[in-house]
Amino acid sequence: MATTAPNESTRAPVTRESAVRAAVALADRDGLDSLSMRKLARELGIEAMSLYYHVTGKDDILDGMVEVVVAEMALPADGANWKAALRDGAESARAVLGRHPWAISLMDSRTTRATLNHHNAVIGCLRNAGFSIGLAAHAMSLLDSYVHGFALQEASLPLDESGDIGAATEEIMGRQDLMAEFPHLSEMAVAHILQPGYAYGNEFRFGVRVILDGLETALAADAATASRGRL
Amino acid sequence: MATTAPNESTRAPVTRESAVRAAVALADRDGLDSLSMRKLARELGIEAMSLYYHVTGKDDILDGMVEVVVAEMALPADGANWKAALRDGAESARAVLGRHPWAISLMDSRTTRATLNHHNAVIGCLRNAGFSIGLAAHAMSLLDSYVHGFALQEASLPLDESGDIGAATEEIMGRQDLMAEFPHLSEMAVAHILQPGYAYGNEFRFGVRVILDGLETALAADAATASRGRL
DNA sequence: GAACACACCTTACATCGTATGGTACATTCG
DNA sequence: CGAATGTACCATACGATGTAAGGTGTGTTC
Repeated sequence: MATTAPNESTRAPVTRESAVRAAVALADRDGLDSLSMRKLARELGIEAMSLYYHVTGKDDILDGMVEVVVAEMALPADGANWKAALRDGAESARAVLGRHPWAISLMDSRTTRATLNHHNAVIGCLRNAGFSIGLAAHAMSLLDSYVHGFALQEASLPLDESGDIGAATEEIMGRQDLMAEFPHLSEMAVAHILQPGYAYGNEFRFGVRVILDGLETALAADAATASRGRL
Repeated sequence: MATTAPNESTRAPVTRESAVRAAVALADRDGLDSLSMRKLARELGIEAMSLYYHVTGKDDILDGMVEVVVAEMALPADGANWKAALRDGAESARAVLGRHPWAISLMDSRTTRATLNHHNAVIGCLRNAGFSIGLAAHAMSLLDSYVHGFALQEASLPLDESGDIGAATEEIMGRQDLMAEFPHLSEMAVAHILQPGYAYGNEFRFGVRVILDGLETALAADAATASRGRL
């Protein structure tokens, strides 16, 4: 790894891109809150203010980080099977956001070329599959909201390093007062979440399937309405 | 309005609750980023450090803010019609998060009694409707992820004060380079989003309907499987 | 009238983003 | 060849932030 500051006399000049990549690595490791211009500079082997030679400010770095993350997401493949394409795209997005949890809220609050490109591709996939403009808007909103929302929930789960949710749930459920106050939650914890083999990530496949099946139904209904209108 | 600092000689003592309520109001007005202990104290007519007599720190205030917001959300009514109950609950949650956009990411990163209570009620509603534990877990994850994700997207849309998205879209679409680079997006903007009467909030109803219909299908399939197993 | 709790304050520190104004070295140009 | 220009960096400083440490004054209670 060459991410830590090498000998300063031989170091290649910092660029906007290397700064952004270092910032992503830092946020991945320590979280977005502890990403500061000073720490980032130290990581790059320079002083904080030297960063301002390469970027216009911290916002510029955050924008760059979003671009990096969105670029990691696979665009929906175009082809006959729109459901498979969107499913794979959703899985890819979720995996990427799982690797970069800090990016979730960042993504939605910044408009970058990468994001526009991604949206464009999704709309293209839907339009090719026969979705009307309005239905495509509905579909993209639904799917994106779900993916981002799931990533948000998943990111803030108290998972231990093995992705296991059990420890934290056990801790909560160890409190008898809470068990009594929230019986349904307790039942779900002991009878389902604490069972061996449970992983919250698996809920995602169910959600995507329900949504895509629902969209397929809506598409068929829309087509029927449209063809009736044509008679 | 009595939120600004009144005459200090007659002011009622600050409490944890009044501090939290003032913090919510401040975050609603100026955003979460500009909520600082000093500004909050000024709003309350005291000095920053005096807040520490009532709360243990800023985290304590953030926890309190989440409780306030979650408490504003209607719990799903129990009764025969689980779909209507969950739909109304979802609409309520979305409306609340629309009023307090800063709460979205805060909610998912903190475990409060109010949140546990809400989850418990949703599970109860599903279980009463005949959902198995596993299917209820699926359903709650799906619905919650969607609602939070939608709120997140809606919160970060560049809406003007009338809730209109047109201005920002027009600004982007005014750039010919982007129009050419993202044709599907452009088409959606000019042919759909910029049309009079379009409001992004309306996408929510569609999403909730698709999800609830999908859950109903899954419930029926689950019941069929279970009864086959009983034969 | 002494002890005490309550509600507040002052000062101070490390850390944050960044405005301002340098410095050392490389390349280009007259 | 010397001067000008541009590149990549640095030092200092300012006003914010959260909060630790240690007062101050005004009740209320024995």
